[in-house]
Amino acid sequence: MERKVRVRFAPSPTGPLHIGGVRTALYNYLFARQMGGTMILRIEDTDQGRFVPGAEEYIIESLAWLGIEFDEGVHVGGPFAPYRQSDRKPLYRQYADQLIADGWAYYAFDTPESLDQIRKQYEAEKKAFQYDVTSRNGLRNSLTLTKEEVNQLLTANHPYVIRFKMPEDEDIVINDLIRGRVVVHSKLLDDKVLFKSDGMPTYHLANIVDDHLMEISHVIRGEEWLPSAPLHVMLYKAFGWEATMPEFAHLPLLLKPDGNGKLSKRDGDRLGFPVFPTQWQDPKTGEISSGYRESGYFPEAVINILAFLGWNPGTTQEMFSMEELIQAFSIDRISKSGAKFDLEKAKWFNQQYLRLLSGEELAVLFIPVLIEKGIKIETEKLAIICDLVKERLNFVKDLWEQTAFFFNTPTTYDEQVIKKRWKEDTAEHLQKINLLLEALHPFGTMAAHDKVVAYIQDNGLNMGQIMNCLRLVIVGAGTGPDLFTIISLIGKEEATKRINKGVAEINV
RNA sequence: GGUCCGUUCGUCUAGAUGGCCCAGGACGCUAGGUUUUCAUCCUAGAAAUCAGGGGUUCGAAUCCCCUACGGACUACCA
Repeated sequence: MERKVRVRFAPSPTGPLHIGGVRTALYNYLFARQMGGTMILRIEDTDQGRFVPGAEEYIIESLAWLGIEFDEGVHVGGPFAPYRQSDRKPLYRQYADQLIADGWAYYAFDTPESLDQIRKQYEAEKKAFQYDVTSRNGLRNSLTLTKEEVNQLLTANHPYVIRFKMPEDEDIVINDLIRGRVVVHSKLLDDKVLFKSDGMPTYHLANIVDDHLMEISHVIRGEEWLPSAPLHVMLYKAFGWEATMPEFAHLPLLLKPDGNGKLSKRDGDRLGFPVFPTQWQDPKTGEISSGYRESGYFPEAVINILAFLGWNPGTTQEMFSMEELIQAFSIDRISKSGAKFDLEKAKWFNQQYLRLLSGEELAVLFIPVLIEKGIKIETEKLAIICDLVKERLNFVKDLWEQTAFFFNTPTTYDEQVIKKRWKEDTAEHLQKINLLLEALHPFGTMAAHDKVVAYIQDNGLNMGQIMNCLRLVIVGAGTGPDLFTIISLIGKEEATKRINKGVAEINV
């Protein structure tokens, strides 16, 4: 059955969204856009205990920064509003009741304490306890209690949960778009809680009810959900919604760059790279976790990096704009195995995007930094400088390090260069060259170049004997872009001043 | 412990219907060239006995089986 593509990204607001979640959102988005479908943001906040203030706003803002847009959702509304599960609370109970009425679910009165007790007992015997077909007949629930006892407990407001009654003998089949056919036998599954004693549904119930009500066509989510997919399939069956059950696609996990295991929030600061799209401050502890935005990544680069972690176009093209990704994306080119994040490749991607910018565009990004440092400069000149150093940076924030000598006279000189290049007669040569530069009129890149080169030739010297030291007094270091361009940009006065200063300070 | 998923260079990966793969690309790395220097750029190179072992076949990274290893899940969390 062909139907309208409607996908959802459904995070729980328990903290900042990490890049694994961002990638899930991205794939949903690419798929929706390619199919001309609808992208929905639903907030799954059925666990009030884990709610973190600011997390929902964070999710919305960080995805907006990346250019992942929603057609419906908490922040934009839509025909299936509300899109926050806590706001949909009154809706879920009737579905749980329906399941009980149809024999697909039952009341369970066991207290968390008593279940903990049983779990510990099993553990002592090296067994694992499961609330399932084999154990439910020995527990306190509406399957073992009489109708009268159940009614009594209910009217007395005794706390209870509603559990799914997993069939005893049934092969449950999940046709995953990425993994193919996965079969799990029902007797191995437990009777999951669908409705909690606090009156809220669990993820499992709310998720299926909402996906159905919101007419979701494809569920694209992380692999960690694969084990509970059989339950979800059974729920669709129990509700009689099989005909409109969404297709499933379980994405491979994003792994820690070192060792093994799922990438976690802690890994970022431990390994020195961001795991969050934008910076996040924990409202409780005040602890700050770094973000891609604050680390200097372009949103386009982050999208490109994430798109390639678990998917590839099958061609050698690596640079993809969002539009190109929408064109090229396909679920059957998603890989099955987990991907480790590679910081070096991430930097490379950012560098590629940075090179796409012109000097003018870089200057605009650089100006705020200069203003903060109290430096004033015409935009035209700054654009030339930016263009000059463009190829030496990975990030916009590297600009200062690469250009500081344009704005500040050097105060230190690289010892290594002095040791290697500074000779007996260097000072004398530089002073003579300085005189020539001072007399130069008009002053410019080519003029300075010709003058210095002529001096070197006239005195039977070679370039290396002069250039490195001249650079040292001008820049303070042995590296950098074309020296005559630098000299021309800082101007005659500053250049000659620097030569005098350098000669004086280095010779002492 | 149980269930499920996975396994090609250090990393991301290419590899429809088995032969063009003694495995290709990218990042990183190494060397050389270019440059006054560094970066860029160019060229070259090292790097996977396709997890291991058995089959099937004239022929397997590609099909089948077993084993190992890794991971996810196993809450009144999502």
